Amino acid sequence: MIKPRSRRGGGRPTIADVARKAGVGAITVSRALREPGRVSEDLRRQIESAVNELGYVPDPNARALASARAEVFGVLVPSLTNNVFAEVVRGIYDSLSDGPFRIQLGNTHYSGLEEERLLQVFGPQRPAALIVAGIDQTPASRKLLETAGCPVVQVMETGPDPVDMMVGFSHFEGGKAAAEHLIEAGYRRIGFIGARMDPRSQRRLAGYRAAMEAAGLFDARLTTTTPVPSSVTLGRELFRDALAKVPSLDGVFCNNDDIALGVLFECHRASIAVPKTIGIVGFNDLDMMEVAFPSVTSVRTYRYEIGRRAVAMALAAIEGNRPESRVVDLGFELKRRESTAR
Amino acid sequence: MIKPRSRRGGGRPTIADVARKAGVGAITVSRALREPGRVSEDLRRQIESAVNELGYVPDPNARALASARAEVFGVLVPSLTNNVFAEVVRGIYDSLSDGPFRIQLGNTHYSGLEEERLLQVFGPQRPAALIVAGIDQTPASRKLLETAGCPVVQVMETGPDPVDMMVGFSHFEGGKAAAEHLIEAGYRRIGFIGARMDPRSQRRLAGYRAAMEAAGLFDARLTTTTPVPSSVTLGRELFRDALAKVPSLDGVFCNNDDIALGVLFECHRASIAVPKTIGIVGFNDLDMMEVAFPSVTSVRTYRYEIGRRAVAMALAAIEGNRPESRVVDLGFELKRRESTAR
DNA sequence: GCAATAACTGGTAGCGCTACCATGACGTAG
DNA sequence: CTACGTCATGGTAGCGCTACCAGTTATTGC
Repeated sequence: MIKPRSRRGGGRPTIADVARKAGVGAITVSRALREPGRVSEDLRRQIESAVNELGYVPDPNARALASARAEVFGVLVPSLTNNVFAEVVRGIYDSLSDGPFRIQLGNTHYSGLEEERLLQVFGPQRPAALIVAGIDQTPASRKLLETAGCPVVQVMETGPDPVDMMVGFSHFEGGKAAAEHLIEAGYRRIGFIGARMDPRSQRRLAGYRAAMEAAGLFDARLTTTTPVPSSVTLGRELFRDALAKVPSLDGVFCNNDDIALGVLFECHRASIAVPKTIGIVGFNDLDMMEVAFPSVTSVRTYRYEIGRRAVAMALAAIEGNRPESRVVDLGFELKRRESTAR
Repeated sequence: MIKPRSRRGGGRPTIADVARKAGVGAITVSRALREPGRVSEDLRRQIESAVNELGYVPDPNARALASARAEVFGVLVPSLTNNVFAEVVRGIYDSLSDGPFRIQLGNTHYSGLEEERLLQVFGPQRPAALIVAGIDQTPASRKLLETAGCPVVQVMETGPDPVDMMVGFSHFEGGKAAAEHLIEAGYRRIGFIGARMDPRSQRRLAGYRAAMEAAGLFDARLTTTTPVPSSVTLGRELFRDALAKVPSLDGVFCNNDDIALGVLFECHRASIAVPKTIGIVGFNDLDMMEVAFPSVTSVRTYRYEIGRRAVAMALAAIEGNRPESRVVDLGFELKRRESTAR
């Protein structure tokens, strides 16, 4: 009698089937797949052809269970639709697509508690590495990261105290550079407009404030913010509010490009001359800022590259060679364009 | 002697630990967690407190292995940064976040081969459901989907021949409605501008063509497309090309809103009056289209809702009650705005 | 009051894979 | 020619969990 197909497994070939077909032990098949160098040329070829013939694909669940290590990268981002994080995620996917690693993506919705919950869920999966956005984890989350037993990369920001590794840039410096540029260009009543105001936005605001204070131009009424999620529509609303509050406004540093675009459109609609009457600076430098009319000055950030670098660092750490410097600052670049060319 | 901590497991509590602490059998703990109704009130409480005390979280890998069924939704989309798919994915995540299901996201990069590869990788994981974008799978992919042994939902489009279930809308009708609107508004030399030209774009183009032919206005030179990925910048370039080719152009239906935005900005830059000289229609109706100046007519699509509905249908199918109609058309809505208000 | 049924609970045997150790066949050095 | 390493291979014993079946105790019907 032939093996009566276990009631459970849906009939997929297992490592035992491959081993039988190739006339070797199961463990040798396992090795041939994971460490080809440790199996003789001969057997390797035999095994390879058996694998192809049967269409064998290893079961990642069984693998993870047996080796107490899943080939999974856990990735936590605060938003899936925010273009900025989407690009980071894309960088991560692109860097991981040709290796054995899968990606477990979690959406924290900008909530520390949700981040904690997700970390708790990721833990038992024994991920090979964790990539998390930001540096403002709750103490509980931080502990979970520290005891995760795998490389951890915090992305999008830099800070003095990495859990393990970091790739990003200084939002404070970015905000400062934006404000300084407006000041240099001759603007004086420069507003800050920001939505969502997550920790990264707060630091951009702090950078703006530092620059404004240094120039003796700071005025609390120039700042217009809201915790509401950012959008182009909201950019328009906030700009209207700001203008109502301070009619003498002659420049705005927008917390991100969506806001900046809303401001730009409102200027068109209200026939406010840009850059003559109002100067506009955005943040992140989305593709469209260069194409806009007038083109919009923005702080270019390297989101995709951050994703790629995070993976590279994690991969290196898995291999046992952690980079000598645990914090990588990819910087930013202020792109000067028409919207501030006075 | 105390249990000498297995060399492998990293010291996390297992179901056996919980069972011991609660003074019950392991299988009862398993049941209490999965089907609380089948365990007596008493034991359930005991088990619950043991779980909390130990901080026990079940190992999803072991679960998947033992039950031959992972609590994973496989999701395949062609792009991670395209706002449209990002919204679908967000709908999926939001609908799944409070259940036990994880999400395995795959990026096909608009490639049928890559889709096949990813499906092959997903298979051995035995996902609880699969959600894939589009209806143009390769024969091999289709077979993989049919034999996946789990509910399958094709999203973003509707068609006559679902693998299992479908949620989306007709891109052909969307394109047709857009073109008809321009014709009605009095435009005559209406161009089609499209990038990437994936199957969905092709169908929008076909809809445009049908409307134009019906009105006796079709002219092949009015169509400007490229396989290059879409962007606002590209919208500008293509519009310039289109105008060079057909100087009498008086309207454009853009394959998506990014392109439309590029066109709008170029009109500003070249001082072409919108909607007077040129009418513009976009596709998808991103948030910013309403805020733009002039606001841009666009075909509103319900991406987020598609994601949610796909999950709802898959979940229902898992429970055993497939919806009576396997294809759900969520439709679209043409949002008439200033850019075509002649 | 007794069999029949339902409602709980637990033991056993894997799921498919890999860590660990054992084995045997070769060199290679002394 | 023995002792000892090195290399290639395989056997065994789990990883943590759940399907399946077998008990055990209430509960019900007649």
